[in-house]
Amino acid sequence: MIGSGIKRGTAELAVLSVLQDAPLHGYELARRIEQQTNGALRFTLAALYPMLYRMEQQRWIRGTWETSANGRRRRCYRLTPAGKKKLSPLQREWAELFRALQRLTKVAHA
Amino acid sequence: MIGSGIKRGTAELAVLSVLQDAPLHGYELARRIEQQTNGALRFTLAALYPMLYRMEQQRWIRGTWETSANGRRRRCYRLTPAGKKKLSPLQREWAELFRALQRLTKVAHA
DNA sequence: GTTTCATATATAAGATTCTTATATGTAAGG
DNA sequence: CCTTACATATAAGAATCTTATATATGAAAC
Repeated sequence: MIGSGIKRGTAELAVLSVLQDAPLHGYELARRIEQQTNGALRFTLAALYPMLYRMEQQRWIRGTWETSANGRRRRCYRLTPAGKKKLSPLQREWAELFRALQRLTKVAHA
Repeated sequence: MIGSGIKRGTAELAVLSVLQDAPLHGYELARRIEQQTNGALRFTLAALYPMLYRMEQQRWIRGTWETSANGRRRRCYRLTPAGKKKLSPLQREWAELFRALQRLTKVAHA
């Protein structure tokens, strides 16, 4: 059955998905999520940073401090093997949730 | 853009969808949601009742006390016109969220 | 030069929501 | 009687989200 966390877990799927591609820091992560969804999905940074902490504690991502060319320090997150492994079941869970909701509205319509 | 409430609003869509069909009381609502999604979606009653309160305060549903044939009192909820009107945009929002998440994982895959 | 915007991370306070556990009570079946 | 199904409700604590704020650099504009 669909985990209860799923109701809140939009961000996790989004973050893991985007990190599949390349390691990124928080600010850029937020921007990419917004861009790649045409603005449909948007996370405030105040919500995003604590999320990244949580995901790091769960070992899905790992952050390292880096200094960019322009001298700014930033925390660069990359997917861990565990995070990679988490991704496909998460995707499946979301798909299942969506199908369940569709079924509900359809059954009700009928 | 997708409202932030959407991340939590699974229940709302589910409840409104099921109530489209017929007025129902909480306990039965929970059962139908579970049945109609083949167990994929399940809400505990302790989570459901406060939700129904909230939805009633928002005027999406209206509850009336009824006494069933077997003498049990129960609160029967039915969709209000406002709730009906809320339903299709909510569905659209969810579809958009899903498309956005799919886009994210696909873009990342490419 | 100084104001402003984009970059970048972080935390606090308050509100909301979720989970787990518990309370209450009826009815039916064994 | 005892258990299962029905039916609603609340409390306590955990988790989460929102809004606001703090800090600091680099670049561009004026």
